[in-house]
Amino acid sequence: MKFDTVTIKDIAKALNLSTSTVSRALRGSYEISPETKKLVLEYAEQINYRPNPIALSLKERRSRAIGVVVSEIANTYFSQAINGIESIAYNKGYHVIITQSHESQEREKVNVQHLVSRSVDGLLVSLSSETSDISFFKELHEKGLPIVFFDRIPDEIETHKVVANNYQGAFDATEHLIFQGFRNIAHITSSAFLSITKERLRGYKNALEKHGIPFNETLIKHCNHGGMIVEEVEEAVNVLQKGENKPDAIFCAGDRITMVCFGIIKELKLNKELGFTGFTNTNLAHLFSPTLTAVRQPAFEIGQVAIEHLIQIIESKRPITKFETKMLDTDLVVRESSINVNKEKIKAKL
Amino acid sequence: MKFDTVTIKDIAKALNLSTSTVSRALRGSYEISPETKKLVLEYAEQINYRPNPIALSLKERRSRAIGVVVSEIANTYFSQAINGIESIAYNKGYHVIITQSHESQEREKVNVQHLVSRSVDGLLVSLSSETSDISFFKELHEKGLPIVFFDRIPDEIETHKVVANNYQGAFDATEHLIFQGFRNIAHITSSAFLSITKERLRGYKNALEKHGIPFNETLIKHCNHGGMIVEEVEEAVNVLQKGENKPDAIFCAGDRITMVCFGIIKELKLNKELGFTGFTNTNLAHLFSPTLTAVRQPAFEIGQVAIEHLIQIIESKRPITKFETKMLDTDLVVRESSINVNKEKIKAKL
DNA sequence: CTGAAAGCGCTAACAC
DNA sequence: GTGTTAGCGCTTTCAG
Repeated sequence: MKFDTVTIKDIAKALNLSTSTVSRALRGSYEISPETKKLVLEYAEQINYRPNPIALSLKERRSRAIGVVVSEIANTYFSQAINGIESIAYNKGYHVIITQSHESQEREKVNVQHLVSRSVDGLLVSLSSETSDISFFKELHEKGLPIVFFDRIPDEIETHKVVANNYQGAFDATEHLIFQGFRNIAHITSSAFLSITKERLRGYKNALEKHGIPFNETLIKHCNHGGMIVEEVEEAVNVLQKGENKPDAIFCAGDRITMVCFGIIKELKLNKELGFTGFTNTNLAHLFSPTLTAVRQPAFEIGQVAIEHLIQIIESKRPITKFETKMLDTDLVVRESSINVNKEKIKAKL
Repeated sequence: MKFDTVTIKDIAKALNLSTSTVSRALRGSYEISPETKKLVLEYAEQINYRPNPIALSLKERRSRAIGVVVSEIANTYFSQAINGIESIAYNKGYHVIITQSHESQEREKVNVQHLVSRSVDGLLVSLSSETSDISFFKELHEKGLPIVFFDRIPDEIETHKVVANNYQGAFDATEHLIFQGFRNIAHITSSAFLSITKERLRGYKNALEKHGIPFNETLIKHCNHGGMIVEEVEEAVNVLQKGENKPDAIFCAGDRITMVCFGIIKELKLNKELGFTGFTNTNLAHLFSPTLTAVRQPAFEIGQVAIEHLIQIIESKRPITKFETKMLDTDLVVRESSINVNKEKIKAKL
C-alpha cells in the first residue's frame, strides 16, 4: 500500500511474532492466547493497521463488494433503488460498486466482466433495454456467481428476482384513464422483450379488456432505447397524432419515456386534450404543470429486498436451489395530467 | 478466479513455456520472439484469457480504477458530472467506482479509505456539506495520491480543481432578479464553509452592491444539510416569511435546496408574489409551473475536465507541482418563476 | 530469447 | 499456542 504501508508483517516484526500468529490474532482465532491477542490488537490499533482488501480478494476469491449494473443512475428509479441497496449493504459490511450500461448490451457486458474479475461476491442487475441475449449472465450464474435481478429481469435464469407489480401498476393506470372517460389510450413503452414491457403491456390490455375496449395494435409504440433518444419518442407521438386512430390519452412506461413524452406533449400544447400518465419515480411530479399522474414504484424497497436476497445467497452455506420472485406493489398517484377536462366523466364500474 | 479459471499458468503449461515468458509475450515485451508471441497471443485469445486485475493491483499498486466521491447520485448535477467522468475514463481504459457520502463526513471518510485500500489510481472528490476538516484528504494527497476536487473544493489543498463559475452564476441570477424589480432578495444556501457557498454568496452580495442595494444578513439562510432535510428548508422559508424583512424574491444555491424550496413556495401558494430562481441542473425545469428560472452548471463538462486532469496526474512521469483551478461558465436560463408579475419592471442599467 | 525465483499481503495447512 | 511454508495470479530482476 502506497498510502497505508502498515502490513501484517510490520506488526509481526515489531512484536517479534510470525505473520501467521498476527493474522490469527487479528481475526480472533481461538488458538491464540489472550495475551498475544491483546498485544497484537492494541498494537494494530495504535499504528492504525488496515488489512489490504486486495490481498484478501486474491487469496480468498471474495471481496465483500457487490456489483450493481443499472442502465443509468440519472434515472430516479435507479438512484432510489441504489440508495436502498446501499442502506443495507453498508450495515452488513459490503461495499457497493455501481456501474451504468447506458442501455448498451456491450457496455453491460464489459461492466460485468470487470466486476467479476474484481471478484465481487455477487451481482445486482437490471438489464439494459438492448439486452436480448442473456446467455452471458446464464453462464456466470451456472458457474456459481450469486446474481439477483431486479426491475428488468430475464425469464430464462433461475435465481432470485425482485420487481414491482408492473402488471397491476399498468392495469391501475389504464383503468384510471378509462374511468376518466378516455377510450383511445395509447401506450408508449420500451423494447418489446424487456420483462417490464411485457408485464405493463399485459396490464394495459387487461384493463381495456375488462372494460370492453378493443385492443388496437397501432396504439402501442416501442422506443427501443427506453427514451434515451428523444427523437424516438417524438416519432412515436407524431405517428400517433397523425394516425387515423388518434389517441385521447397516453400511458407511458418507464421514467425516461414518461418525462420525455410529457415534455413533448407540453411543447405541442396537447395537455388540455390529452390524458396523460406514466411510470415514474420522480419526486418532482407535483411541481409540474399540469401536475403529473404517476405510477410510482417502491424503488428504495426493491433495492433493499434485492440486496438482502443477494447477501443471503452469498452467505448461505449450501447452494441455493429454491429461488423466488418477489413482487412489490406500485402506487398510482393521481394528479392533474390524467384528469379528463373535456368529456364528461363516464361512469365505469369497478 | 472462480469464474474465469484461465491463468497465465494454464497458458504456460499448455504451451510448454514458463509463466514469465507468457507474461512477457502477453504484454508484447520486445524480448520475446515473434513466433512465441504469436503462439501465446493466439492461444490466450482462443481460451479467452483475461488477466486478473486483483493480482495486478496487488503487485503493481495500481488498479486502473479511479474513485469518485459525491454527496448523492440522485442529484442531477452529480449524475451528469459522473456521466462526463465515465465518458472519458471508459475510453482511456479506466474504471470508475462511484460512492456517495450522503452529505456525511464520516461516510465520506469510510468511502475514501475503502477506495484507497482498493488501490484506486486517483480520486475525484466533491466534498460533503458536513466536511470542514480536510486534513484527511491532505494527508492522502501529500503521500502522493492523485486527487482532483470538483464542485465543492477545499482551499487548503494544492491540487487540480474544477468548478463552475459560481460567483458569476450567483451574480447573474441576483442581478436578473434586480432587473425584474425585486429588492428584497433572500438567499438560501448550504453550509457556510463550503467553497460553493462562499462563492455564490459573494456573487449575490456583489450584485446587490453594484445596484446599490444594502446587504441584509437576515436574508441569508444556511441549510447545513444541503436540503437533504426538508424541515431545514421549510424553517428557512418560514423564518423569512415571518420576519420583519419579508423577501420579495428568493435565490437558492444548490440543486436540492432549489427543488425543495420551489416545492414549499408552491405549496404555500407564494409563487405569484415571490420571484424565484436557483442553481439546478434538472432537465425538467421547463415542465414546472411556473417554469423555473435556473442557473445551470456545465456538469458533464466539469466531470470531463476533472477526469482529464486526474488522468494527467496519474500518468505523468514526474510529480506535478503546478496545479490549476479550472473554472467553467454557468448559464442562466430565464423562465417564468423569476418574472416579476406585480411590480412594474424597474429599469436598471447593466 | 527464455526460465527460475522472489515477492506484493494475506491465510491456512502442517509442523512442533 | 506459535512458527514455517506454500500459494492466490502476476511481474520482474537475475541468470543463462
